[in-house]
Amino acid sequence: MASIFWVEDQSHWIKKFSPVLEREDFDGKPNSLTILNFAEAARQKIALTDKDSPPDVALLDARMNGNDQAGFTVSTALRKKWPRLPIIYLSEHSGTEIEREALEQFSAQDFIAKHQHNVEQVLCWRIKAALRQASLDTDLTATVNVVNSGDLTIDLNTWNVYWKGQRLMNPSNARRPLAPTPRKLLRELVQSSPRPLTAIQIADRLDLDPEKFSYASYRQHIKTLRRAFDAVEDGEGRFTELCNNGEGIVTFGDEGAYLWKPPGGKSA
Amino acid sequence: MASIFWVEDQSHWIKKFSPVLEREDFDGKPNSLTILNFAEAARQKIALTDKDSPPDVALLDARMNGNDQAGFTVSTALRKKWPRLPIIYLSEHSGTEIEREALEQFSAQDFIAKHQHNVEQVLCWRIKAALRQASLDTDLTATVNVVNSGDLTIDLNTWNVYWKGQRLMNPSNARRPLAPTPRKLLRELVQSSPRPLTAIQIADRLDLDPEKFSYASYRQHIKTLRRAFDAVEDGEGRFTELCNNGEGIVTFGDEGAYLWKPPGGKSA
DNA sequence: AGCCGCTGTGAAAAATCGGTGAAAAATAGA
DNA sequence: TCTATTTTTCACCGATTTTTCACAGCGGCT
Repeated sequence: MASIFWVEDQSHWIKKFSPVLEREDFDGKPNSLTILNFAEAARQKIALTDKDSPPDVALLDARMNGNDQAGFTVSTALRKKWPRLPIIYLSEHSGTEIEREALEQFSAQDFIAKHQHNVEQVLCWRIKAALRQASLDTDLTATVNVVNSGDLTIDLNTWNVYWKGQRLMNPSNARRPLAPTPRKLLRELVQSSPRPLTAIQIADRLDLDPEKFSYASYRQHIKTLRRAFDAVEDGEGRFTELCNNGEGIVTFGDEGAYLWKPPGGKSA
Repeated sequence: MASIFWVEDQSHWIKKFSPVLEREDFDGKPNSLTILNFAEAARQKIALTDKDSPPDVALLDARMNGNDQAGFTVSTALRKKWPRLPIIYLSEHSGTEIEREALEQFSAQDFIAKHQHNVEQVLCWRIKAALRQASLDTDLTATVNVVNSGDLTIDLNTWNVYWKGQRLMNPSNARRPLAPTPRKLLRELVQSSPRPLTAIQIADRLDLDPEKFSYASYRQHIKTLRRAFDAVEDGEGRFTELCNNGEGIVTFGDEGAYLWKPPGGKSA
């Protein structure tokens, strides 16, 4: 939900823009629009709003009720509370001293002339641009890629695979990680669950030479995977047993296909 | 010094704006203005420019020489090399599909209509706003020009690399500094930790010819780095040993990727 | 029972990977 | 231009991964 904080004293602009702003899809969710008619009302609203739930973007008119500075006082209040909030000016006075002040003095993110062709659209485009810019700032570090299925977690960054919180290791050497091919294979199985995959389909997805990747190899990798799971299940062949009962990594009828069926889901 | 990268095919606009852009005080120092007349020339210029000395801001015209996409191809090239470079469009077609594309598809920082009152001034104000925004972003990430990871410090000004306070030297000659490529490579590894990097990814990030930078070279540079660390660890092969135990610079058994894992984290 | 085809298995062969030194090629500096 | 340095290539080795092979168990079918 994009929340927009808008201060505008002239009702005809409100009539013109509010339907567009409410309807426009900024982030896939419906928007919340807060409209204030006076600078003073805006400042009160700011004071009353929780510091931890700032609006996503603010729209201000620089000149309101005959006062050139009205918008700027609101800007100052906004900046004081939420220094990183993008502020966009909507004004009838582009190319003037007001625009200069907004951009230079008051660190406006943007300044939009109300009198221009297709303003409503332009406004939406520029709000989107401001939102994107703001998210860039915060996202910098983020982006964690994970594939998840029940007790199984595949970290696509480090390629570690976890089962019930423990790391799946190479069954032929418990100090080494799971080998690349079994790992990728598991990922494909999990991702295409509940659809089974034949050897040919796997070869295709992993970009392996279809001539080389035989059904026998596939079986071998499946064995490796089951043993890796077994190793985590401390005991002996617990996971393999599970597979025989139709959960985990199970065969699927013809053409030598296998299928990932998240265990415990149904028979728990 | 604000360096401006400007692509414009019509000389009357160049005549109109260049004096203003040269004279305007963006950051207290004289500006450097690079003007290209064609998209192709611009792409060449980009390719030839050092990745570590990007321009401060780019000005593009979306439509050049009758081609609506010309500016966008330049934009793509710029973004690929310098993802955080602010790009401002200067266009005769505001409020149109071109503006939408620029702002939404091509992540333009701003879009300025050439035909408006007081354009030269508006342009300067908005460049300043873009520069301010960009500096905000960088302040956020790397306050100082130092990359840090545990006992490792990379000073991006002098390009010195320190490990446990000692400077990493060239293993083939202890009186010389670490060679450029291993140094940059280390930086990329540290920055993208805990994500492994394949040879191709490294080539891409360091802007090397992907044809030339083979996995064999990558291995060689890794060797150089490990030895550089070893040299600091006074003794013999201490760091290399660490790597074998899964810390420091470790392989990542797939597609010849390596990964920086800050040592000492667990087994300290 | 006897004969399939399908899976699971261990062991061994084959291919690949990662580390290495040495040398060739490219690049930078004087 | 010539030299010093960096970067890439090459050939080799041991370790690891992947594939192949041969066989066993388990139904279903005639």
